[in-house]
Amino acid sequence: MRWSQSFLPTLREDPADAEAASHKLLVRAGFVRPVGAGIWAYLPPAQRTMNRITAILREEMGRIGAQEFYLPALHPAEIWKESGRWQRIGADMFRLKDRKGSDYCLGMTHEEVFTAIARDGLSSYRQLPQIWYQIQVKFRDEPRPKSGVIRDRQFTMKDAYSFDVDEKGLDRSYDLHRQAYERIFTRSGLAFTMVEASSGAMGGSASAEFIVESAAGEDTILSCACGYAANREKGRSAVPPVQDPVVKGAPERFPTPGVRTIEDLARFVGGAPADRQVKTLVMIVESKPVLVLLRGDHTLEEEKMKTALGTGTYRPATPEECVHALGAHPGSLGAVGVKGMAIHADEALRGRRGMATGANADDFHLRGVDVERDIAVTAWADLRQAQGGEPCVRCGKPLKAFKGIEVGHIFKLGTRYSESMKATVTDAGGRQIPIVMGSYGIGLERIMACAVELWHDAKGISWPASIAPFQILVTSLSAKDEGVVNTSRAIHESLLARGVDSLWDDRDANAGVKLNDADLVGIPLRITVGPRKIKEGKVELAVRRTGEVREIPADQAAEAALARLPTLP
RNA sequence: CGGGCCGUAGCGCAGCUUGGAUAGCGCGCUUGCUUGGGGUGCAAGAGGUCCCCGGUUCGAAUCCGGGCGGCCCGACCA
Repeated sequence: MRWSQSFLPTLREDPADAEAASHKLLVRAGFVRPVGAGIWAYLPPAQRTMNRITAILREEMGRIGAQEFYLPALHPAEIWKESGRWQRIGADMFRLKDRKGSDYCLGMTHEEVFTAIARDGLSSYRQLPQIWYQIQVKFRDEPRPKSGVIRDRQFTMKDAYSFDVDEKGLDRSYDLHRQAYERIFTRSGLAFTMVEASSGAMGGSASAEFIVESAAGEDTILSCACGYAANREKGRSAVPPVQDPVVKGAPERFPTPGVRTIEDLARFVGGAPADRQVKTLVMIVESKPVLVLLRGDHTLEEEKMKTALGTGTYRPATPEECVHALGAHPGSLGAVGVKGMAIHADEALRGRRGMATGANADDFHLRGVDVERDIAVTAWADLRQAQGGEPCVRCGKPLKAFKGIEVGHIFKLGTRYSESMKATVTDAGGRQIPIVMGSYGIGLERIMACAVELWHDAKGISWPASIAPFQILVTSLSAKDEGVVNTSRAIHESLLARGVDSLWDDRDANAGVKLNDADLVGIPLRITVGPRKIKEGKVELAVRRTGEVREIPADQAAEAALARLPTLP
């Protein structure tokens, strides 16, 4: 491809509204353009990269025996009503009506359609296992699209579904996907962490996310050198024991004028350090107050609380509701002596004594509280949010906390869809059994964006060789010098003849412009043909990622570049 | 959904507070010359529903009301 004939609209300046590096650079380097909020056009270079990602996906899915489908994006509401998700999923789904007024939606995923096909097409255990997948567009009406292509409303997903006779089969299919995913992301040039995740609304027994570390990420991950890694919503850490003073007798009530926060009480003479306080939160669940207790210096993890409460429908109580429930305003609340109210306590409070907490009277606190003796805890649970730097639960070393982007997710679904949609097979004993399913997704645009997040510098993108839009860029520093033009053309054509994706920058532009564009677009290998060196019959071979530059005879350039390709990062 | 901000040429912005005549600037684009190893220089040009609708006014990019679109933070999130 000749640059002069290509649509490769690079921009000199960053788009004003971009924040994430991948957002800025993919726009500037001419890969993508916004069409609407969370709706993107992929220009030719992006399409090339997407195609290369697709090729990797097909190879690796094929390797685990998966078969490719292509399903519709437009779904009749009926199948989503069968699975129950028509009701359960809220505004995240695009819904529409046809001319007759029937309900449809644009697919967010394809459990329903694949399960419907499995129901009609699979009837015997002897047909299992099956792994089916597709690479297809997905729609999600994100409340807040952001970060360019990382979080958009229309995106491309490789979604796969496994169908097995039993849990053991599912374990095998799940493991195959885990291996395939590791190969896919590694081949795509991504460094990733696999973390255990909550199965969320999907149900099912196990799930894992593949996370790429990035400042533009939306998830916080806790990981340890020993291999432990978890999403912060689920992550745990070891809490070093706190030495409590020996206190005899009942809790003592004492005046604490003006004390409203944990820090206030920690500073207050006669108070207690944060790790010897009990923090009392009041939540309203089904219009009833529920108490949630944490150590003073700990933070609530709402995902864990949802599990503990058994519902995601709750809200913090208003100050008035606190007064009504406990007789004091926030800042003086406590659970000592509270009866007839659900009290959820964090595990870190177990066995603690001599603690300080609110006395349920404004400007009064209690000290000498023995949590298990003085508080009628109705349920103990892990409720606290683990923090970076705290000791790993497995090995005790400090946990690392980092932001990451989810590029893939694998789920053990079990029979959630097959039961609701009646997808069964006959087992060896002649009984109808629900198919045991798994589902596995990868966001293609996220692979592209993560590669940019991971591999860029001040000058631009530095694509992993495996997913670069072109493999080699031949830059003519002059469009007038015949030696330069002829040599460039010869090298470019020789590369094409050898099946290499070569881009020839033949534009009649200033050398600086072309070199800067080269660095911006980020093709991994560049052959630079300039009027000075060409007089000695030489050209340059430059590696974008490392900055390494080598002079080579022009007539050996194609050969040398070809040899260098497989060694690129 | 809560909070903040923004819509003026392809991109990035100024002008708006205090209404006024051909709406500016940089980049990009076109033509010619120049330069040719890191966004070269000179000259001439093209390009605008100032987001939309309504109002105030002799007069609106500017003031007022409504709407639409977009961004950022948070909430949310297979």
